[in-house]
Amino acid sequence: MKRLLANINIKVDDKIYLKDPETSEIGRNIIKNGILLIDELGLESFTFRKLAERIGSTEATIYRYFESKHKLLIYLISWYWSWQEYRLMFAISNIESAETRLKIAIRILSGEINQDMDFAHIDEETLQRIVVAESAKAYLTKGVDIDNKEGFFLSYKRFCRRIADLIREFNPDYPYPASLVSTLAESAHYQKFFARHLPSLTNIKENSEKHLEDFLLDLTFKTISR
Amino acid sequence: MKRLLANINIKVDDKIYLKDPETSEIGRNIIKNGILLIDELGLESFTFRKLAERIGSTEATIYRYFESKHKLLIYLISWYWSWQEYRLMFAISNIESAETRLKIAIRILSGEINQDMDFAHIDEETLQRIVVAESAKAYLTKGVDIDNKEGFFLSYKRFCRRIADLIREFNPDYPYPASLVSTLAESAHYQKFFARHLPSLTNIKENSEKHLEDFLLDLTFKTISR
DNA sequence: GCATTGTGATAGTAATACTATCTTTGCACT
DNA sequence: AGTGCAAAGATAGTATTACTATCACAATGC
Repeated sequence: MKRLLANINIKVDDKIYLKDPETSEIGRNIIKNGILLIDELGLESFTFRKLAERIGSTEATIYRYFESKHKLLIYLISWYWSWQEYRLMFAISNIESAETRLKIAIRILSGEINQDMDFAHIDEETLQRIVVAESAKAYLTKGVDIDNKEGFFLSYKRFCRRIADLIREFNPDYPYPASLVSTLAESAHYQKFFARHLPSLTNIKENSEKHLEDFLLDLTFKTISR
Repeated sequence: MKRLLANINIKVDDKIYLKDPETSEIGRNIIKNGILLIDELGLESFTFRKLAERIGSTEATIYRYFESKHKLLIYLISWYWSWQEYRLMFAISNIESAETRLKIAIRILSGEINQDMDFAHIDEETLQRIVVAESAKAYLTKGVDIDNKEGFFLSYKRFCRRIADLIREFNPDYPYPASLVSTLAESAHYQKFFARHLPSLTNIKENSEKHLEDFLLDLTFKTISR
């Protein structure tokens, strides 16, 4: 599968960057080390200056790829959801049963990562930690409406719509498919975060993904079954 | 009821502030206008300098009450959840049926605010908007563990535990009460935010709280009923 | 061989998140 | 009425941030 993916790369909307980081060594380095450094420092303490230092380049160069650190974050999240959508479509192709397809979707959504689908310069596991801890900051801003109009959240919306479609397929009468999906997606993040940092808010134990998946499966199927 | 509350005030843990803002006119002014200004500008653009200007005081004075804007945010969120807990305890007192009590809890959790329980200098509706839009930023930081150890999130945890208790009462066999509650609480915020800014991610329509409540009620009772 | 493009180096700016210090004001107690 | 003390005001200063601007250099493509 790695071989198959060698010819594929995730396309991110070109409004998000000034210069496509996939097209140069230094661009890929920005992405790769950007992920690692945001994970290490947290978004607040992360700066382009520090990143430049780390990759042996300069602030100015990074600004030629991304207008701001907000845009870099948008890029990473966008990449993540496009990747998740790709994994989803792959995993459910040729599966007949609507129930099975939905179950697979929930497994992906609950954060299971297998190594088969990785891309050279991106550490998907670290990226997922960033999405869990930082993605709320990408949309909980005064600029949401502008960013949304620019299409910055399309990949997340597309991923959610795909799963909402699976729910509708399973039970066309359930009245809240979109709300249920966004609840599942956000909950998956929060439960992971809580398990690690505020354990009294969850029953999920860290490093046992099975529990999170069970919780979400139980919630979903009890809610949508007829 | 207003009369009753005239003698009550919400106590916030004194580790959160340097000087209790409830004890002075200027302190209450910091809280009142802090809420309004954060709502107007968003946390990112909000500064103590701007707040000082607005209340006709100085930065230095505000720093004598709160160590940082992070702490002010923690204070506001903490106040909010203590207030919600108070409302909850009030609303379910003397109600026999576990089901009814849980239903009331979900109404409160879904964000319904009635005017009877307001406090002089705090605009609860605006505060709720802040909690919806900014509270994730209070814990999605590299400092969570320290803040948690200091007890900054106790009021949120206490509120969640109360509702988890109601769930356990209704169905002692449901294995994920804490996770369900935090999912409900976070979902209530996100669904509200999405309804306003990213409507394709939800089926809830803005300004119709009934829908959000229905969604959460449906989710909860289908999930926990035996 | 020349233009273009990408990158590096360096400097500068307004604003932020504080910290420090010194002065003034108001009230409480004698 | 005078003194003491705490709260608040006024002002200044610092390191850092999130950029923007400019100029020079080196590789590449035609």
